[in-house]
Amino acid sequence: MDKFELKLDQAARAAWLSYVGGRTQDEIASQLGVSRPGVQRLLALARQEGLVKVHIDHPLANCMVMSEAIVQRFGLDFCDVVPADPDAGDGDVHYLAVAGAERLARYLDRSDPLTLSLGTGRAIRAMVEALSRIDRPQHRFVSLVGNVARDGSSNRYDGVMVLADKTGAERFLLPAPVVASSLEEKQALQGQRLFQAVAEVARQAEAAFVGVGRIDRRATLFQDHFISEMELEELLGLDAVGELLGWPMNQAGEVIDCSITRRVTSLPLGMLRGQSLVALAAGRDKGPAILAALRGGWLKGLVTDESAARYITESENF
Amino acid sequence: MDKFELKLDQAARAAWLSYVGGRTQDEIASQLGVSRPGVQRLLALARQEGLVKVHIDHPLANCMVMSEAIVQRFGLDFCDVVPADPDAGDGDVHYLAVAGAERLARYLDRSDPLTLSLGTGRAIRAMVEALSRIDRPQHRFVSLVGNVARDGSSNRYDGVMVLADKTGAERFLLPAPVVASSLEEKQALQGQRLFQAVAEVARQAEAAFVGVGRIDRRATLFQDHFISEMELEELLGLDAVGELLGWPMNQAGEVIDCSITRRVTSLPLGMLRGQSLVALAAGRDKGPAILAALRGGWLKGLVTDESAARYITESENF
DNA sequence: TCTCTAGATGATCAAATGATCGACCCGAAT
DNA sequence: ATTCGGGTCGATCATTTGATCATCTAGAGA
Repeated sequence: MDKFELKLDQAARAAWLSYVGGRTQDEIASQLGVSRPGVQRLLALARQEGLVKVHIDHPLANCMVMSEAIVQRFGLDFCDVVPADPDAGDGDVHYLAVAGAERLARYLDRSDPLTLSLGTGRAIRAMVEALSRIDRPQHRFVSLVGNVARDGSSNRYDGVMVLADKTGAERFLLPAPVVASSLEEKQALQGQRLFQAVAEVARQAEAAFVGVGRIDRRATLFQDHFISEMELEELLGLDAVGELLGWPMNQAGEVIDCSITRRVTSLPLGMLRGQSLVALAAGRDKGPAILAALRGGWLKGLVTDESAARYITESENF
Repeated sequence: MDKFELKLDQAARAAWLSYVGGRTQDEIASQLGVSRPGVQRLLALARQEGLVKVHIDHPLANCMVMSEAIVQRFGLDFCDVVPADPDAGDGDVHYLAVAGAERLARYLDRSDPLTLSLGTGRAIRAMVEALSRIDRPQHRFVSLVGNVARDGSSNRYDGVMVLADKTGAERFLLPAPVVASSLEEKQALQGQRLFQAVAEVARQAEAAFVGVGRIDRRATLFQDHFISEMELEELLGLDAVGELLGWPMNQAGEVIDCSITRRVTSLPLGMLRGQSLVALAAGRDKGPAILAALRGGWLKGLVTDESAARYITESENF
């Protein structure tokens, strides 16, 4: 197959002239003495044979690679990976917040009425704070998670209030703790007209922005007293690795059925199947939790950072 | 200028999606949430800032770089650089011959009558031999250099005969030695009607394919007995480094005026100014001679190899 | 507060590119 | 010698890309 070698030689020449030299295919055609479609074919060959290596010389290049891989593997609509900020401290979610805010703004820009639902968490809160003020009185925002802790205090991280303030939109808060103290309390809460009304609005939401929670001693769920230490131990015993809206999941992303699950008041994940569920979560520590959410197939979009993305791509053997 | 950093980030993203991901600008636009012209600008920025590195993974890549540099530096119409063949021996001109033959074929393909002139040398001979047979009776080929040695033998490397045979074209040979033994002999030769007729045909040629000769003990001019040892010494004393059609040149490419020059019967180089003078020469040893021809501005095209091209690009500080 | 300027933005069009399709050529088998 | 199949080549068209220009916005200065 000496013929093939010659073709490759010429393909390399064409590729060089095109990609490095920046010539048009017409110029290359006359320089190489072939027709324009011929150059076309040579370039296709060069790419196909891997003669052309493109490298993007920017920290984001890695992020894009992982983003692409994650989108493909888990069938997402998008995955934004923000670079790891070397200056940032441990809990810094600024980059993540900005990236999330951009996604959020894409929805808000629309002029026709829109219903969006929000979860809780530092990331969600930071996202809405990173958003610039924009007048959108036609929109509606609704919380997917109760914003009252077991001790009666309000959830510090609820984003709906801030977002509605910034946009002048309507707000719907879920008047409940994330986890009821008993099955009866949960049923009583869910029986309230107000609760049902809010749930109905959430059902109509087009997209949902949620955080992803870890299940360990540093879990927000535990630190904010939504669950007790004993309950945490129970979850850990059942191999819970993360939670979405308070619903604990195992490694495979299946919601764990246990005493706590039965008392969670958040809207069921299945309800969001038809919506665009977008998760915001960053940091290698959150990796297992994010991966679980992905494996469960719950997510349509993900905004994360380089270290979490690396954990994910390294765990799933791509 | 934090604004600029953000732009660059996005430019990197766009570049990645475009060059690595192979998306269209429309897809990138919707993914990044900017307009299509916006993506355009981002990509332009990415290229301008050198974020995009393209590497052609083929031995020819180097050649193309040098080719480009030589074309630019010496204002050529083209410069083909063939890769150094690791298998090839010292005097192997096969690649060179094939590359030259391709250039030659580009001329021959034409259906309207064409007059081409040829110099001598191994490379020229190999070129016409590498050419595939093609019927072109309408063309005319003429030699620019006498094909008779001082001892009366015919020049082994004359290409016109072979070429005319292969194409069925008319042939015009210069009935003279390259270097006449005296000024009188030269004038006598040039006075011949036959000589003048051939010269006139050469004058009408559209392009000329010539070799480049070294001036040293291994010079073809000397080894084929066109000049004597004493004459060689004289040329070396005058800093001759190469020759075109028997005309010796110094490093700057100026034709050296000396006793030998005055007896050279080849057609004067100046006559070829309006034509496309294409030189074929390869090998690092020929570097100085080729460089001289280039510096003299005699050439419109060059077919050479990697080692000679390297010598040239390294000598001229690009 | 108004106006001016510089830069960004999006509509529009020309150029370049990729892809399809029919024509053609060469080699092989009958 | 002829015909068939595989592969290549170039004309043509739809898509994509690059560039220009008018418009708009933000910010500075009067």
